[in-house]
This record gives sequence, C-alpha cells and structure tokens, in this order.
Amino acid sequence: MSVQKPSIPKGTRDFPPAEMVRRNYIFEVIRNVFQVFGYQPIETPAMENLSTLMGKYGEEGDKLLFKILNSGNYLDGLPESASRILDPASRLIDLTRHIADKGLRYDLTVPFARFVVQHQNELIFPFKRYQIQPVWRADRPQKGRYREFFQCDVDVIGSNSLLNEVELAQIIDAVFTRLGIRVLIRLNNRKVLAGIAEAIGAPDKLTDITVAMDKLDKTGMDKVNDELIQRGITYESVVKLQPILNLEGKIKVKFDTLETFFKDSEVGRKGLEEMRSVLEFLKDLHLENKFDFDITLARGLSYYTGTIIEVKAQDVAMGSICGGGRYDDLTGIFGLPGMSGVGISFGADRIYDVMNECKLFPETILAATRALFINFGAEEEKYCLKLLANLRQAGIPSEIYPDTVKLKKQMEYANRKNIPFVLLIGKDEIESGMLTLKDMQSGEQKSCTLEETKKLLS
RNA sequence: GUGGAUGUAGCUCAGGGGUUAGAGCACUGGAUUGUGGUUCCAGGGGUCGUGGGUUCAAUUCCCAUCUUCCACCCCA
Repeated sequence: MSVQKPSIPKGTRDFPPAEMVRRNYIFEVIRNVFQVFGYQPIETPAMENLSTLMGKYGEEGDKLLFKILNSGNYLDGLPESASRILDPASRLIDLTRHIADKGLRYDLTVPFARFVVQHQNELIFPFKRYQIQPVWRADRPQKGRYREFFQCDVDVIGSNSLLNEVELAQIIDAVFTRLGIRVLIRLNNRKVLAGIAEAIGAPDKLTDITVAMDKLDKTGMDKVNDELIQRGITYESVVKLQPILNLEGKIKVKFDTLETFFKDSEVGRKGLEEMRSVLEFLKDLHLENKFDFDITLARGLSYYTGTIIEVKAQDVAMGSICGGGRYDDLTGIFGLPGMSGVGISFGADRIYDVMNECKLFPETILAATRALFINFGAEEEKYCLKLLANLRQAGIPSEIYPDTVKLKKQMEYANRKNIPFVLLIGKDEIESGMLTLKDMQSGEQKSCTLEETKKLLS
C-alpha cells in the first residue's frame, strides 16, 4: 500500500503550540472583557438541523453552508421527484434536501436564536450571553478568509434599549485597546438605509442600494453608480442619491443633510434618531478608539434591522475584524416573535493575523516549562521523580527528559523548548543531596539545596 | 460561481529537451561517552502534483485534471 501524503481540507489549519499560546491569549482577553460586562457563556453543537440554518443568510449564504450527508444508506426512501436528474437547475437543491438534514453552523447568531427560543423558559431576560466557537463556511479561501474560523459573539436579547448598542461599542473599544490594535469603529443604521431607499423612490431596492453603496470607498463613485443602474435602480433615483454618496466629513453635517433628506421618510428619521442617541452616549464615554457614522456601511446579513457596526484595523489591509448589529425579529421564525436583540462578533483568526503583522503579541506569553531534569539513568530517574513532584507541587512547571540519551541531546531539547533552567542530578548529586542547577542563558551553574532551587525557579 | 498564478527533498526555493536534479534550513552521526546555543566534517532523504500527448529521448514543451495561493462576488 502506498503511503498517502498527509493533508487537511482546503481553508482549514493546524495550530502548533506557539500559535495556540497566542490564540489563547486573544481568547482570554476577549472572554475577560465579556465577563466584566456581565455576559454569560453558552455553547451550541457544531452541527444544526439544516432547517434551522437554511434561508437565514440569503441565497449566497445557503450555498456556503456545509451540508452533512445523512448516515446509513442515504439514498433509501428518496422520492421519485427528487431524482429528477434531467433538470439540472433544481437537481442539487432537490437532492440535498433529501440526503442531508444536518449542516455545520455558519455563524453563532442563528444557533443562538434557536437556543433562545428552545430554552426561553429557563433564561433570564434580557439575556446576555457570549459564545466562542468555530464556524464553517464553504467559501473560497484567500487572505484573511478561512473555511473554518472562530467567532467570539456577544449578544443581548430581549431588550430594545440603545444602551445595549452603546455597551457593545464599549466592549469593542475595551477588547482592541487591551490587544493593542488601533481600530476604526464604523456605525450605521439599517433604518437610515431604508430611509434613503425610500427618499429616492426605490424602497423595494434596499438590498441592491446598500450592496452597491458598500463599495463606495473601494471602487469609487462612478462604479457604484454603474452598479446601481445595473441593479435596476432608475436613473432618476440614482441622481437623487448623489448628495448622499457625496456626504463626507463631520458627523453634524451628515445629520443636517439627512434631516432634510428624510422629511418624507419616517423610517429614515427614526434611524437618524437612534444614531443620534448612540453617538451622544459614546461621545461622553471618551473611548480610546475612533468611531464614525458611515452611511455607506451596509453589512450583508439580511436579518439586521437597526444599528449596524463594523470594525476595521487601521494599520493592516484586511476585511473587518468585528461586526454586528441589531435584529428585531430573529427568533420570530422559530416561533418567538417580538424579541429584539443586538450583538457583535469578533473574528479571532483575523485578529490573530492583524496582531501578527503588527507584531503586537507580548513576548512573555510564550514561557512554559521552567526547569528540565536531565535523565542520567534508571537510578537517577527514580531519584529525580520525587524532586520533580516536589517542584510541581510548588507550582513550578517542570519536566524530566523521558529517555536516557546523550546529554547533548537533552540539552538541545531544553534549548529548543526555551527552558531557562536545567537540573543535573547524577551519582554525585544523589550522594551529596545537592542539586546542580544550570542557567541556560548565562551558562552558569551552581550547587543548590532543594529549597534554594525552588526559590530560584519560582 | 468568475478570473490570474502555482506545484522540484520534511520546509523555503533554484534549475533545466540528453549520463548520477541542486542550495539553505531541518534531520542523523562525528570532532565533544556529565554540559546546549557558535563552528567544522560526514551521512540519509526526491515516481520533479497526477493522467495523457509531442519526441529517438520529457522532470523540462503541449493539453487535461487536481492542489495551494491571489483577486472578484460575498464575508469574520
């Protein structure tokens, strides 16, 4: 049998120890902030019923779902209509519906909504939860985009208060300040976008308008206008939209302009009012990071209804590293209407990439084992084991080299693992009862008692 | 889904229609059998992604396929 080349699926990654230490550092910072703000942890399964997932992320999203083939003979009981293989358009959807009824989660928000509905009687509302777990998307991988990645979600559900939006902004500010990443927090409101669509006379084209506008800073005005026309917006509407596309500069100017723009749009005025409250709160709080009211911010997920937030690193070109917003009726589809929630998601993997590029990881987090016992033979092993247990009980991370091999090799091991101290205990030391402690950095070594050693190592 | 690149040693990459395909790093042994990092010496390791075609001859040229990466769409 030929040996197969080891590999992992496209867009997935292994995490060696050095990376894990850093990843855990990110998770710990985020988790600590979440807890300080009073959020509680939950976890949900990696796979959900496809019925829970499908139709929640738009058509694109459905395509990006990983579907899990049913166990056993999945072709059994396949109805006649499903094998309409001659109709290529409906074939795929038809088939998957019958041979897969589970899928890997696409994000943490929809499973959370399912969770809330399912456990509504046990939860205390407003329910504030956080959740740090991997999600999967059958996307094509590229820079900053993976098929398996971790999201760190915080949501509060069962409260309409804008105080929650403000709190989330504070959480964003706290997390990125602690991690040392300089960010720009962009805010917008879906109602403002709806107002714009209404004011230019294309209320039914909200999604098309936002998708196009979202690209303004990337492709420029002309391309955006082209796309708007292409998406079926009338020339007249596009002309009306121009003052909005040109809107830049001070927040106050944006408000004044939109105020008049929305004189016939109630949604627009409502959205503007919400934005105004949130921004006023934030102004008083003196956040470390900059925030801005950006009307071109759209965000794809179809379930957002109010405030939307997106965070980008200032020093690295990368997609957003955190995003979220308010959704008024996410639980409605699972049978619990009128439950408003708002939440954000930190992209741990992108945050890692940003920190790596900017060299923001503290050196100290790499330290692990403090001392290594050299293995000189059967008798010495036995003697060292007791000393080792003693050190470990004192909370000193330590280990013994498991094999009696050449000293050179054992020293090399300590060296490569960055272990700062080595303990050499051979026949002489056993006889004298002293320990020979070597400092790997300076190369110095001295004879110590067990107590002295413990003091030096702790 | 669309477009562009890529694939040679465990890793990063040179090279080239013609005898035994190279380097650095890593690995193993030695100089140094109770002392690592530096240095020096020696050694192991490759169906040149896979399948087909052109040719006296293909790892090299051509086609297909897959892989990985990059951009678009969309997104964390």
